[in-house]
Amino acid sequence: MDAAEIKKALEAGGLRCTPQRYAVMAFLMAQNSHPTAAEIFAAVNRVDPRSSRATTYNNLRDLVQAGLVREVAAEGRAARFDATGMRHHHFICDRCGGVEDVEWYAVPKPASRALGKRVLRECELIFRGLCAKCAPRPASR
Amino acid sequence: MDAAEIKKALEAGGLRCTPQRYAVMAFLMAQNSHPTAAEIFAAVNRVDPRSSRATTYNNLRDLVQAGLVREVAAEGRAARFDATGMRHHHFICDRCGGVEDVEWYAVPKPASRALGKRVLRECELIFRGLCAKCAPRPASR
DNA sequence: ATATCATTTTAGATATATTCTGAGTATTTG
DNA sequence: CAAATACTCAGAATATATCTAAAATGATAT
Repeated sequence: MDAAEIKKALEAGGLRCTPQRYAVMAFLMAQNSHPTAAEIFAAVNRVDPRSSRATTYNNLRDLVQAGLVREVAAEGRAARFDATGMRHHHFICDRCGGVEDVEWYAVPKPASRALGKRVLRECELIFRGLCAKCAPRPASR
Repeated sequence: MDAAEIKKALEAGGLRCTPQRYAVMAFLMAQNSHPTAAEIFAAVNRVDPRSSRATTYNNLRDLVQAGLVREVAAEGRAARFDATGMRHHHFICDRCGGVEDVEWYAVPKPASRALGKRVLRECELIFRGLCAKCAPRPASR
């Protein structure tokens, strides 16, 4: 996705393409990790120090609402984000807490009985265990 | 699980069965929702006001480490907990943020190629959408 | 282009969640 | 019992996220 496409995607979501918003989106798309809001804030301001914390949070919220960004379900304290687009599951390391992507594959849906009146939008797998870095050594944190 | 079993489970995890720790564990087991640390703190102190916040957090950490309690991966601000034991998946409401259980069913594991050197311990599904309460009305938050 | 209006940004204050500190208490061990 | 260890406590400190009110920006209609 290039600049023009980002702009279109933003506007399709009913959002103006402001420099601050664009910067957040572009950073997330360039990233294959899952930055926290604080990291995004820092990264955006490193390039062109022009976004306040509130704006970063506002834009993240707006982008999530517009479906362009996903808030990753990780139980650590700080929320983590990634640009939607490529679907993937998530692997969370028991030891270091790192979040990594796992190649997407389809997952069977639950019995409609189990869902009841709920309306299902998407489902995602969370794997837990030890990441490649933490796996070999059984050691301390 | 009755009192004696809780005591055993705690000790098997290398933890003493203190009144505060027991209270946290017993409360979580009696619960089929997913309380936040603040709710657990309040509940424990409602019965017998004897646990400080720090102790509640410490005990939750210890219980998670011992594998008796699970920290639910929900992206809201406050961490949520449940007693392990019955396996289940989780449904998170887009609108109200509520976390509900979905009946457990086995999920296919990823290709070992996709996992690489990682060591898999467990995997869990996260469903997103609208809960029964939020589903009918398309309205505001 | 000028007025108007909604959207967005900002700095800092505030709210919320979690962890830390250092001292005290209980429990186990030798 | 004495000593070591585990645990708890209240409150302070930190981390994370949201709110506020004013100013800036961009869009739309004259």
